[in-house]
Amino acid sequence: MKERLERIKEQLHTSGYKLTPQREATVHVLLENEEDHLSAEDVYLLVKVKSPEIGLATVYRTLELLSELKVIHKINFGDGVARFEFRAENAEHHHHHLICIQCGTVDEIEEDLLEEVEQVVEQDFNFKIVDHRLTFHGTCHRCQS
Amino acid sequence: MKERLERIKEQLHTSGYKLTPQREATVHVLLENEEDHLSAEDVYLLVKVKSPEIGLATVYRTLELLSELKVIHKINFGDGVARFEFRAENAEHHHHHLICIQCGTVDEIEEDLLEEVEQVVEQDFNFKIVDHRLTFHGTCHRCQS
DNA sequence: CTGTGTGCAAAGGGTTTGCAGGTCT
DNA sequence: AGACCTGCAAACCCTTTGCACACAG
Repeated sequence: MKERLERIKEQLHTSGYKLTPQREATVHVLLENEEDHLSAEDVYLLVKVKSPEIGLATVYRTLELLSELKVIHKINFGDGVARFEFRAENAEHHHHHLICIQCGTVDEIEEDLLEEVEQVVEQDFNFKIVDHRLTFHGTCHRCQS
Repeated sequence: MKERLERIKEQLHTSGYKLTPQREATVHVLLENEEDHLSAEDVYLLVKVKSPEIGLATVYRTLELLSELKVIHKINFGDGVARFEFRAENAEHHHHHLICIQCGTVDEIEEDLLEEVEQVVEQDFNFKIVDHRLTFHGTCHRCQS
C-alpha cells in the first residue's frame, strides 16, 4: 500500500506534478477500494469522509490526471458513468469483467483468454490490435439460487 | 429493405404501437446506414434532411422504442454517445467490433469466436452468460501504410 | 372522445471549464 | 514573482421529461 503510493508520487513528480493532499486522499480511496470499480462520484463521496473540503472538480481532475499517467484506467460499462480501476503494472491488456444483471456486481477475470482470438482477428482482418475490452453480462455465482 | 420495414411495422403493431411517418423516417435512415453505427444525433440530422419538422426528442423516443422491441441494439463505445445498430435476427449474441484508433472507423466481425472462452468462464467462475461485448482497439487495414 | 404520438422547451445527470484565490518554491 | 493547484459556480453535452396540441380509431 505504502509502496504503491510512493510509486505513484514518483510518477507524478517525473511528469511534473505534485502529490497534493487532495490527490493523496483520492489515491488513498482508490487503493482502499481497489476491487470496487468506483465512479467519480463514489470516489468524491468517499474522499469527503476524511477530507470534507475537497471539491468534486478536483476529484475529476485527479482521476483524469491519473488516467493520463496510466496509473488508473477509465472504463465504461454503458450505464452512463465512468468508472476507474488500477492498471495492472505489467499487463499488456487489462483484464475482463463479469457484470451480474441481477445484483450489478462486477467481477474480474485475470486470465487473458483471447490470445487465439486475437491471432485470428489480426490475420483475417489485417487489424493491428492495441487493446481489447471484453465484458460478459449474465448471472453471477452468488445470484444463482 | 421493404420487407424489413413491414416486419418492423408488424412488431410495432403487435406491441400496440403505430408506424407513424416519423418512426418510418427514422427506421428508414437506420436501414440506409446500417453499417455506420449512428448516434442519436446522427440519426436526427439524417432524418431531418427528408423530414425537417421532426424533433430530436421523437428520434430519441423512437430509438428507445426500437431498442425495447429488440429491433435495434444500443451500444456504447465509451465516447459519451450511444450508438445504434440492427440486431441480427437470429443471433444469440451480437457481433464484435474493431475500432480504429486512427480513423475511428468501426468494422464488424460476424463470427462468434468466443464459444471456447465462454465455456471456460461458465465453468471456472460459475457465471451464467447471457450476452457479451467484445471490442478491439487498434489500427485498421486501411490505416496501415 | 380517448389514447397515442409529436414538437418544443425546460430539466436532468454526469463531466468540464473559467476564474479568483491559495500554496509552494 | 511564477507555476501549479484548488473550490466554487457556471457552462457543457447528451438524454429525458412535461406539456399543450395534433391526429387516428
